[in-house]
Amino acid sequence: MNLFSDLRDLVVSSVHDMVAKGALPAGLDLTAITVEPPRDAAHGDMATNAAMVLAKPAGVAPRVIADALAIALAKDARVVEASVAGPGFINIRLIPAVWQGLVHAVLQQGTQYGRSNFGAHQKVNIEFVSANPTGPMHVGHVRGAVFGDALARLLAFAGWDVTREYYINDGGAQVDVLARSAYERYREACGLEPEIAEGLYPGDYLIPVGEAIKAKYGDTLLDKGEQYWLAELRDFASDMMMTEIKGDLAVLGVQMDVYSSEKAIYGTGRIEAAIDTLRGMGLIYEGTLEPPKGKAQEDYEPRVQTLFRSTAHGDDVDRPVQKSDGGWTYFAPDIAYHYDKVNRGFDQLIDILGADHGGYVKRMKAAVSALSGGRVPLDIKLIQLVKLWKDGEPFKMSKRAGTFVTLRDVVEMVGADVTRFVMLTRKNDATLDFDFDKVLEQSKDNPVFYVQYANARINSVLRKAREDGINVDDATLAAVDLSTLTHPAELAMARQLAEWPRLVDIAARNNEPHRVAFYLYELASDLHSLWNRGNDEPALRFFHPGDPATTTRKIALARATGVVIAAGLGILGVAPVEEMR
RNA sequence: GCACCCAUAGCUCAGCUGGAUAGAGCGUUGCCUUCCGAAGGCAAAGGCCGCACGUUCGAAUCGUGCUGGGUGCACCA
Repeated sequence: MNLFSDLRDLVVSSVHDMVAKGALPAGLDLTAITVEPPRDAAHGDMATNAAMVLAKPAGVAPRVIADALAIALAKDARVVEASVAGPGFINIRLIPAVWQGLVHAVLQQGTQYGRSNFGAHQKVNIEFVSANPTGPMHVGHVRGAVFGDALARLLAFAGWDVTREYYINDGGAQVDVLARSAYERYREACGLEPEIAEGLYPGDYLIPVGEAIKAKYGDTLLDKGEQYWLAELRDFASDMMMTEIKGDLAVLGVQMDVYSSEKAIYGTGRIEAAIDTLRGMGLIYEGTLEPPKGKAQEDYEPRVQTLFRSTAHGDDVDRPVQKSDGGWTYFAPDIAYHYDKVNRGFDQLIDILGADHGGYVKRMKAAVSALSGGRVPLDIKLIQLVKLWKDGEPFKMSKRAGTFVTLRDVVEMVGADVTRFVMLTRKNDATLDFDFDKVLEQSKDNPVFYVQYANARINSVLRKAREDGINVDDATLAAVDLSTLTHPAELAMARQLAEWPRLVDIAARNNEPHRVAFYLYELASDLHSLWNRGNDEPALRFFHPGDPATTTRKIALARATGVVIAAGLGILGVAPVEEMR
């Protein structure tokens, strides 16, 4: 049930009646008609722009349409008053029973309230994280991981059929570097001095890998050249790193559905097949690229390469799929991988990448557009940087020195729930400040705390009621008579709860989970406000000692608010706290 | 040189596929605890929505052109 679509249906059917009576011409486009709460609550509960939208195509003055429409709308049992205002808005005031009914609906549906079929079971694949298997996840990966997971939860809640996927970049030269780095740690484990040359990974996390290699191979690799062990240690080390990464994701509360390997694409003919498919479309050719502009490229030499004509699908220049040594570029297996995703029958693909991959967007979209015949849209969400702060100063980390902040460091310091919530308080394309001190602060400055505190207050009042012997089970509350719940402040709370399903759809449509975080903040603010009004007006308190009937009625509203907070936190992947400590 | 992203209150940011007088937190100023958790609430002050044209009944939102900031630009992944 969605109040807004119900009322929109009412407006649309009223318009149809006017058409039937000849007051409006037939064949009008009604899609632009909206029914929304007005920005200023003093205007009423709902407002529609129908008269203004229809005025021009109908050739009738907006006020004339609005006056007639308002009269028609006022006949509905749910409508107290429909009045025309401003340039032609129709403001609608609803009977309290509508809002009381909404509280009932929330309590009956629980955290399923707000779930919708907006996505119509379309199959969407969300590829995210996809960190190279060359080390543990660091803080730079966290935001993308949290965003991808929250987006997946959001789209699932809004009716999409979601698959979460991790693309393991285990096919490139960086895994050779990993293997060589691990080999030095292996020598170290055997009692030799490791020689960690420039360009190798210096991090301590490879020490256990070296020990594991020793445990498996003994000293048999010590006097062997690289050609004997490189391929084997590539697999060995990257497998260990993936185990590590999966553990990191688990700590964050992220569960992938599918892991795909780049390495596994090589040697299967799938790259060749994908490229041949493009070739069949006339999109592969041998050619020479212009030298790149901008910063000086002294080492540029014009050379003939195998190119993908991505410009035919919106890119700025054509892109090489083969290196000068004949090997595939990184792009080639990625084309094959995306072709595979298309062939697996997804209706929509979403890739979540770091903002530094911005230059990659157009070519990948071009490839998917070509390979799917334009059928499957690829949406690429770029995640901006996170700036770390500690003790009032930027918190630097150096990947080269191996001193980076790992995902586990962050979770250890502030917890997974706080990490997730804070990472979701900005839209993906804006940079985010993450202040280790502020995110743990217990004040309204900190949205995590503020929302959790609202939930704790709700639980507190439920607890008190139970101590008083009052039954406040959800089933009981859902059946409570709310017809005397009529105070404007309480109805305003219910109004905010009514926003939830609409917000879910808007957030899902725009792929913007941060809207959920902001909504929860507003909802918490309303709850705190109502709570404090109880100080001056005892009638507005939730708990009324010695008056079970009033208490259950008030607590029904509080519990409904708690239910929506829990549902919203669920989408963010954050556990609601019962009590503040 | 080209592409992408960003520009809203002193600061950090919301702003609903274009709607009425542009919102919140911090900071500033003034209030509210014999009362369900004051870790909170109420109120005031604070705005050429970067600039200029355009589309529209209506623009912070859409288009074009500027200005300022960030990122990326064959043979890495």
